[in-house]
Amino acid sequence: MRDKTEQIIKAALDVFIKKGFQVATTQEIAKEAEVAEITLYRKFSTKQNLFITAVKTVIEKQFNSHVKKLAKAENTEEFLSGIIYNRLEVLSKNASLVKMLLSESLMGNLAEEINLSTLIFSSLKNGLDIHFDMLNKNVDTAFIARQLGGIFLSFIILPIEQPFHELDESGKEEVVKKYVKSLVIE
Amino acid sequence: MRDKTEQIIKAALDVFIKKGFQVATTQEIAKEAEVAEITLYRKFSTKQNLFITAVKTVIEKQFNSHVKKLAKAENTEEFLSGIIYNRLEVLSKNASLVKMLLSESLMGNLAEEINLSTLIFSSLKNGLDIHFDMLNKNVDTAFIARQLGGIFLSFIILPIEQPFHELDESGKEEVVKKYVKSLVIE
Amino acid sequence: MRDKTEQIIKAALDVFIKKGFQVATTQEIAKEAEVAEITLYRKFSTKQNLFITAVKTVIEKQFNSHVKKLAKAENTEEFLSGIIYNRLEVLSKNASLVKMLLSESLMGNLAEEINLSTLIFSSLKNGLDIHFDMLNKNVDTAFIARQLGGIFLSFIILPIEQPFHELDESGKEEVVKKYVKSLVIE
Amino acid sequence: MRDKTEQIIKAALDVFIKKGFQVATTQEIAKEAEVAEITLYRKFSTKQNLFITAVKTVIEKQFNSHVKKLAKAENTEEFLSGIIYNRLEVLSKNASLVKMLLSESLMGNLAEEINLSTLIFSSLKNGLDIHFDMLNKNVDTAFIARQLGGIFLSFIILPIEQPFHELDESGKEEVVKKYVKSLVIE
DNA sequence: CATGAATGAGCCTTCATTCAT
DNA sequence: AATGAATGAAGGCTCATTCAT
Repeated sequence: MRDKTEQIIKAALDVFIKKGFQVATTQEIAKEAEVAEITLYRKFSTKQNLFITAVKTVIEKQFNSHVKKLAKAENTEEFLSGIIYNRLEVLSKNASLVKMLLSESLMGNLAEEINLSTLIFSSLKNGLDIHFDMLNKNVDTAFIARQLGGIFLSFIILPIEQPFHELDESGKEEVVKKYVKSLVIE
Repeated sequence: MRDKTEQIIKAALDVFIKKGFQVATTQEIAKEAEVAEITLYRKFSTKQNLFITAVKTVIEKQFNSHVKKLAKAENTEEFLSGIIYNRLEVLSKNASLVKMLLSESLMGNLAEEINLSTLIFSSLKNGLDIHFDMLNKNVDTAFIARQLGGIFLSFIILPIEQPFHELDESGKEEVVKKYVKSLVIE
Repeated sequence: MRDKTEQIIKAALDVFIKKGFQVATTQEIAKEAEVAEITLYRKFSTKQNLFITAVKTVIEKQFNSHVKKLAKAENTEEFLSGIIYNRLEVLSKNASLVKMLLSESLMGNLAEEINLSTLIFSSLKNGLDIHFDMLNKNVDTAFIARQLGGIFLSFIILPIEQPFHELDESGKEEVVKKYVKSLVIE
Repeated sequence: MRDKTEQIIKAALDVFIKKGFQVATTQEIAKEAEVAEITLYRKFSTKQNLFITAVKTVIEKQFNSHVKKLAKAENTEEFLSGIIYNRLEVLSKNASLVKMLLSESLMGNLAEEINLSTLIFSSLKNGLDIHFDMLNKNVDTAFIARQLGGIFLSFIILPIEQPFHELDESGKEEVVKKYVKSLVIE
């Protein structure tokens, strides 16, 4: 049955997010999944692999970036608004997971394929390159990508009154507008 | 002897920075400090406490913020340049430690007193409040503090070609200028 | 199908010979036999039993002793040459299996029916008794059986330049002659 | 205290001899040594290493070969009697250990330094070479070493009525004499 | 003040075996 | 007859922490 596999992945995410990779134990995951510990191993062979599989599942489902699609907008401001809005929404909704991944990534425990900070930065840079190439504009995209990255990180890491995705629509728009204005594009 | 205590703190920092709190072992620290394991406990009673003590030592020595002093500058731009320059310099120089602390902080393993992200954010907000109060200007300091925080985080977390503190003077100034310009102060 | 059963026995022998009883796993055997693990159990009910069955199959096929037939030779020297030649040939050809069985036997893990050292010793003693009874000679057959056993064991266990069965005919005969000469029959 | 270390080694030998390396568990050893399991690991770092250390201890104490000393005897028969007598005595006294080592060795689980069969064979060959060199006799020492090896192995492996070391002095001498006579030295 | 020696608890992983299909 | 999926039990190994000296 697909069922148990999904139970395990779900439980694994729960526990990994709550405790991080090192501190989480396969025992706890198994218990939370209501499965014998060995079943984890029959299915995922190692804790490491279970972690990667579980995380990739979410990343692919949630973070599948629309940056490239947005990049085709002719209007730069619209494009940037789109990115900021969309990314803040996704990151904000998955805050716990993101924090955990960032945490592991900062200690160098993550393979490239699930290293969020790299993923985010390069997909941003990529989208920006596409956009400004299209417009034949010569812009320091690395710098803007860094600015955008900084904005996102500040929302994840710094103390915050209300998560972005819980703001009402006008609140969100106001925030986004403010940040778009701050991006330095000469 | 003051000596042993310092050896231990030094070794502890080394190991904690390299591995993070959870993964670091008192065994390794003791070995690196060339001290019996129990000596750690006689002096610091617990791993947790050794960690906090060691980290505080560095934070106090290195991060002792000049924000408040800078805040008294009459010229806002000068003030902000000062902050950015100074913080990027310090963070960049202590990148490994900062990454580790951020990592632990993201998993909620850090007491308030050494929680870097909180520390940074509030000291920034604080300085900004003082400055703009002095100028009798009504400004959304939380937003600016968040912007500044984002800038700093982007330098710590995102992939970077050359650490800030290794740039030459004109390089640093250029970066700082660009970021000051990006701060949205209506 | 007879087929699967044979596949399993073959694979089991392979794995048991390579790893010994304890270290071999039913998982590996099943994999090598290209069969589901449970099929082993349906057919042989336990690992132990699979082992015994597989080993017996080979022993019966390969080791079926001609000692008794040889024992009827009138000429003692010819008889002994026959035994030595034949046993060295068989043991040498099945060296891996023999080593494994001996290994298990030494730890007392083997039932009588597949305990090689006992099997060999008693069939030797038996043949010798028959032979010397026939000749009405009173000889210490236990001692000779032990001597013969020692010869065989030395070929299996001690480091050797070339296995007996790979020698050319004259080489083999020379070896056999030497050993026959060494047997103490007063 | 040297005490616990010795307790552990003793218990380890007990258990390893009774069960063999693979089947023996560190848990059982620890229990038998009345020591926490981790203490084994603090002292010997790994099961493997505990095994080697324990075995070496006995081998060095018990098997320390006098072959070389005996080799200097001018009389070949005396020399061979000496070897046979001495080795049968030692092997017989340590039968359990020897069986276990042989068992492991047959499955290729033993490092050179504790591989009994190799050890015995080469020390025999060595002694024989020294002896016959001294006498300026050209003899096939490899063959004799193999014969001797066979004798010893037959005593260890084949079923036996009374262990050599439990025979009375005249019984022992008779056995030894018979075997010496069987050695083929042209 | 400093330490060598010891541990209870727990982790990741594996194995022979069984059940429902 | 054959199997995919699951497990209780156990194994090697490690960790933060504590006595007795």
